[in-house]
Amino acid sequence: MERALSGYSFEVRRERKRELPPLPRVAGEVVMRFAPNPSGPLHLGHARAAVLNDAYVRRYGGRLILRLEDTDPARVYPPAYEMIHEDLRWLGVRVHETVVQSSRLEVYYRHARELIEKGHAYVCQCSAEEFQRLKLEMRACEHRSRGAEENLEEFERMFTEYREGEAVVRLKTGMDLRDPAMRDFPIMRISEARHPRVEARVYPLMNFAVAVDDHLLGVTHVLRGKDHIVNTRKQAYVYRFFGWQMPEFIHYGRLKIEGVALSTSKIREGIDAGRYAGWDDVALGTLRALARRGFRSEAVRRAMLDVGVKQSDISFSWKNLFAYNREIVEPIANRYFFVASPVEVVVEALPEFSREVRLHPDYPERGSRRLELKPEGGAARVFIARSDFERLEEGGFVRLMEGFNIEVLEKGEGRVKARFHSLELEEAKRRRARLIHWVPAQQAVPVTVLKPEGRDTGYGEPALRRVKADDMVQFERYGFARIDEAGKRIVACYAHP
RNA sequence: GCUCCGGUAGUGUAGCCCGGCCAAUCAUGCCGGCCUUUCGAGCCGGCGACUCGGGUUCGAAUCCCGACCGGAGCACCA
Repeated sequence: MERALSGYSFEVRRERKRELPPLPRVAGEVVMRFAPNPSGPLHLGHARAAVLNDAYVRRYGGRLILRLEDTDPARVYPPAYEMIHEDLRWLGVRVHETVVQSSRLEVYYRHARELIEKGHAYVCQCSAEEFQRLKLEMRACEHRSRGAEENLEEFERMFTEYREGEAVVRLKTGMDLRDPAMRDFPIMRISEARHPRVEARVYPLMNFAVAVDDHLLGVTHVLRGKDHIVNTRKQAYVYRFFGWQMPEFIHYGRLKIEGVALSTSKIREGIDAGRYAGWDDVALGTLRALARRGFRSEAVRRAMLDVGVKQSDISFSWKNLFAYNREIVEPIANRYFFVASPVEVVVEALPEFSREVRLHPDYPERGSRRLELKPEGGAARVFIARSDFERLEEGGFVRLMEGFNIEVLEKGEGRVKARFHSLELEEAKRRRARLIHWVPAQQAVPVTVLKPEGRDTGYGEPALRRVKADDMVQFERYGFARIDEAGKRIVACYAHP
């Protein structure tokens, strides 16, 4: 009884400790949004925004809006619209509503006109360089003092006459503001790049579209990275000019992720150049690459949840993700032997050997695999991993796991001659012998393991012929991997130790 | 340079708003032990931190000031 109670309070405490800090000023329904740019599929960096927004929405019983921000036609990658949906489904993020900004251009035009009419915005024909100079000198250009009527006409000419770069709409925030970035920043521009979804040439800039949408869609809380802090201040001007109430903003710090490629534009270049096989190349930090390696979305979610919403910058801990994934995958992954960079060992004086070994040590009901050797001319051939070969010494004693003990007679370059010693594990333990995994040479299955750093090739045990694509396995003393291609040759994607 | 943030164990995180219950949480890592067979899985146990210096206070990880360190933004991208 006492034990049960203490166990219970421990669980409760654990749960509470894992919770995110509450959202500020919650009144009524919580509406949040996840707003990626459809320039490619989602990666680990997006996962944080998606998971955290989703977690808060679930916690408060609110709604999550997926907003595809495709107002820069040059950066749109058409397949991304669908890929983002797939990735979110995989992540278990519940989207209540999807909006695509390119379908809402009229909304932005209407609001831009309204600001122009009210004298809060004007069409500016300065070049970017010219304006930058004026901005730093805190001087207004000639266009700033134009009347609303004339500005409206100029605005219409942006749709017909002006070319890209010839005119923008600027918000009249003030040319004497302390922060140069705030001074009359642009809200609409012309882009002549072809948009895959709409025919248009005038597009809103992010800070305008975001503010208008967040307000119109009823967003109550915006959770995003702190690289948007300046944008929040810009967006505050839009809210002020319209007389709208601002949502609550929470900015989390940068998440440094090492070891995988994340930049969508660089990945795209890499794919085009043939350096990556595709968006799910195991060297990438895309969610589809992680899924291909056998990472479960629950592990990714948990890693993101405990990274949290702190504003200080942090580095992503792969080890933590590995540990979370291992917890999920360990019970389901059957065990097999795989030797990387194989080296042949000839074992002399071996009697016929055959043994049934469990597919998983903790679950006998899952069945077994057979390890067997038929000596030819009194000797049998097995493969061991190069890394184990290197630690072998002549006269040494090792145990082939789940098999038997051998003595090393001769160690040549890439070849070992050994002699069968005994069958019993106890003998190996008594001698503190190393236990190494191995593969019978006769029916060895060629295996390639794709890893972020490269690939390992070698042989797997015969039972591997029975695995199916998408199975999660543990190659003993090597690591967890997902079977990518099954059959006579196996391709696996490495997850983690 | 200007503007704005942040600094808790090896790593990530809780606590900081509303000072005491914090010789500081949880996870991971590391070390040790266990396991009819993973020096690389699993189980059990242990180790390990409030950046520094002042101040306020009976009392500070928590409030204030400074230093140091780190980061973000300063696009007709998002």
